[in-house]
Amino acid sequence: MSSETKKPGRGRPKTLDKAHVTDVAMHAYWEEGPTEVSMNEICARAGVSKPSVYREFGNDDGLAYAALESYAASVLGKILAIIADDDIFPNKISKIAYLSAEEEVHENGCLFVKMRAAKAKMGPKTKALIDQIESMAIDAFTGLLTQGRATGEWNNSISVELGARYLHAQIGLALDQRARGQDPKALLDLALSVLSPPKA
Amino acid sequence: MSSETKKPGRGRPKTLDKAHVTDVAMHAYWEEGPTEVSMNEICARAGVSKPSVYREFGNDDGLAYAALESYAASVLGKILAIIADDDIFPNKISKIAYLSAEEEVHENGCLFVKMRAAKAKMGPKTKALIDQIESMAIDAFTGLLTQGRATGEWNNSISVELGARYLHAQIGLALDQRARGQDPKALLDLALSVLSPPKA
DNA sequence: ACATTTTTATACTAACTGGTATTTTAAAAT
DNA sequence: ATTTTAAAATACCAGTTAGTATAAAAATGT
Repeated sequence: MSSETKKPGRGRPKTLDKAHVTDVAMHAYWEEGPTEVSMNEICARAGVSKPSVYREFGNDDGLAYAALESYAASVLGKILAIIADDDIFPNKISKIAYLSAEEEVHENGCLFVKMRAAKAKMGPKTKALIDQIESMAIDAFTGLLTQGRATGEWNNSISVELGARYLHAQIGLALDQRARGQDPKALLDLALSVLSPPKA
Repeated sequence: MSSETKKPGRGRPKTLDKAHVTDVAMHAYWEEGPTEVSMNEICARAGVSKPSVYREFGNDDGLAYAALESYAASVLGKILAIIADDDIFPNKISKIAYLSAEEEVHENGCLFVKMRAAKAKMGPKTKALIDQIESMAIDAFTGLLTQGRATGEWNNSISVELGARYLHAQIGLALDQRARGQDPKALLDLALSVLSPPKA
């Protein structure tokens, strides 16, 4: 909606590519851990000066916020797309499980899960965004299960609210395990089996 | 086995209480996170000088190692005691779940889980101890499930190896949730329900 | 040409980190 | 009493962190 482009005014033209810096930061935090990479390091890797980064992002909190925001847009977008997809309920669950447990994009885990784990060290803006993404994810899973219940595809004794929290927790666990170099597939399948309706 | 007491020789008598320092470090790491408390801070809180701590523990790795070792001895001991207990299989599972999900001793989570999450920032000795405790835990759960299978109390299609890893992962998840201020009880119950034998 | 505006690059700060060299102190052995 | 041993306290070190003051550069407006 809002454009980043500001009609090029008087001063020296800007060479700093904000999206590029955000991307460098996002990948650094994602692959190496959000507390493992300093501002100095990000600036060096992005090939930009430190004052430029501070002008654009304010402080480390602002940069972490931008990185997480950018991450969430793409990853949460994929989950929402699966939910909105026209497919049967169990396939949607499988697709979400596959996305987190097997897709190579999550080979090193999930930036959100890592930032949540390091929440104590994050700044206030980033903390708030973590909470916001958390509830958006829960909402997404709640929507999925509400769908399933409405269509009768998900009929068991588990409440939608508990199911959504469970799904969220198990996917987070799988992503955490991937970050530790484990293969979470079998464990996640087992965990999600409790959401399956009885064989009836 | 080995005694820490060394016949008091010639020099100035030692006033530093190694067990006390270890305890201060353990609780600091446990409650605030192993990367949140510096050596300076530990020394100040324990009321001892920095060189004394470095003489006793070598470096930060040594102190973290001692803290985790002390923690594991007490907590893993409890789990092993439950397993060795004379009780029926499902009760043992319940007791272990209760220990991690409800006992107030784990109100702030589990030092092992937190150190494992911060493994990248730990020194080599502590890293090795984390791995060692991890496999000891898996072994303990494997033993429990092997028991259950042998007595026929745990008869389902899940392999002992997968079940042990699952139990370990779910308990770790519950402890992680507690560290984040959540109540994991309902989620853990749901997760562990897949280990229950069919109603038959 | 020259002033103005904005961004860039360099160099710096203050606080904190893990770790240590040095001096002081307290005991035992002679 | 004096020497010896070991521990303790103080003060220090080099490196890193987030963040910034200052100056140089590159554009536009007049």
